[in-house]
Amino acid sequence: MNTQAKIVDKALELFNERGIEYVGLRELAALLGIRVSNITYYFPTKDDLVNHLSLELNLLNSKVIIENDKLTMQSFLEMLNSVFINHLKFRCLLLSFVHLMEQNKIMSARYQKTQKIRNATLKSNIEVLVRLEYLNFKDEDDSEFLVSAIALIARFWISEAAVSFRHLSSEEQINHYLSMIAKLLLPYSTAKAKREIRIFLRKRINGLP
Amino acid sequence: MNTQAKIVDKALELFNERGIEYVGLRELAALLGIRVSNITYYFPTKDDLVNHLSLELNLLNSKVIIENDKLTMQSFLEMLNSVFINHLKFRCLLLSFVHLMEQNKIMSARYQKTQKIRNATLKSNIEVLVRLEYLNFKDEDDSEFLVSAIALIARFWISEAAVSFRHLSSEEQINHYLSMIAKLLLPYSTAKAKREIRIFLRKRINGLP
DNA sequence: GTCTATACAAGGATAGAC
DNA sequence: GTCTATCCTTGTATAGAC
Repeated sequence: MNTQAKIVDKALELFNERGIEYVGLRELAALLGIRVSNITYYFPTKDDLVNHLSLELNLLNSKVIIENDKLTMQSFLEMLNSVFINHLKFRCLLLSFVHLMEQNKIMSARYQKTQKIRNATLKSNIEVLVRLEYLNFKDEDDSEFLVSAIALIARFWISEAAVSFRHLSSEEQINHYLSMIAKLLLPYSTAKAKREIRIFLRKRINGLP
Repeated sequence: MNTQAKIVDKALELFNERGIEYVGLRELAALLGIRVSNITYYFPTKDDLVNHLSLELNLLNSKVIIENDKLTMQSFLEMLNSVFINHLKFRCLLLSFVHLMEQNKIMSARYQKTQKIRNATLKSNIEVLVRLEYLNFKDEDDSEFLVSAIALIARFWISEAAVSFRHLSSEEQINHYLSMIAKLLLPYSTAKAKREIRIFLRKRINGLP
């Protein structure tokens, strides 16, 4: 493993444990047996290092896409589960999310772009679930509401878990927020969607395989 | 106005503008025409200053309580509106929320205590709304779901607004998240609750007085 | 009780030698 | 590619003036 990869690995480990802002470059360098300026050779600023991690998360998340013809209520929830697992791997980024967006111009610009695509994808998924008779809406803004609410939960679940559910395991935390999304969908669900959701919830909450 | 009050006022102003972490004590002192060590006389550490602000927000929010006998769907939403307005006044605290909880032991301990009470109050409000036939539940965990979801929105709306809705005015931001909570309640609402919610939403969205 | 001057450690960033 | 040396800024601690 080359120096750059070592830096990225160790940085992610430390950042996840204690928070990006609270890990110094000197400590990171010491643990790697290299000098601080060796880090700044590969990553001129700390933001560049964080930026690199952010790109890795983006790459990981962009792989989690279901084709519309394979979409079911269950596969939709499983997709969210995969995204949540990626969030866990890069939890430091989500915990410092707001400040990173305000300080790091590059990350902020990329995020705005990515987010547009993600929201559009989410919206399209919801629409397909309507067409496949998993969901049905009475108001026309129901769809928009669901997209907004799911996006909010997906973006901040890890922050709330860090302050309110630290005593729970990662798996229990994910289950809690996936269940929240499932409950959110329930009032708009058809009978067959309700069945899939209830199976999903039972598996999650009772911890069945 | 005495020195301590001046410090608190100016600090809140700067913190809200640029973030707690990005305002130095030297800059704060310079703008006040005093020396850094004069700030540390009143607030030995920066955390103590932040802590003071947090107490002010707590005090403000603790005043926003409705007696159970005056609870209606509308007054419930108006109460959330008041809380959101308080959040705006101390937005710096909510934006740095997660890190403050991890670093500042005193704030963290107080928050855990306060949050227990707030969640209990919210839960009791929901229960009263059920008794007054504003809400009715099919599942027994519907109530818990609503409490969790509303708490999540209330805690992180200002963070999401900062990254996703910066172009909107504060009022529009509040309306967006209040509408989200209203939409959340809609599926569990009785006819009379639906009426009040629709009136509330119309006022909010169309900007009527 | 109020305010100031000064020192110190730790943070990120940078220039230049090898 | 890696290192040393250095710079500037940050929060904090302390001694002391009035």
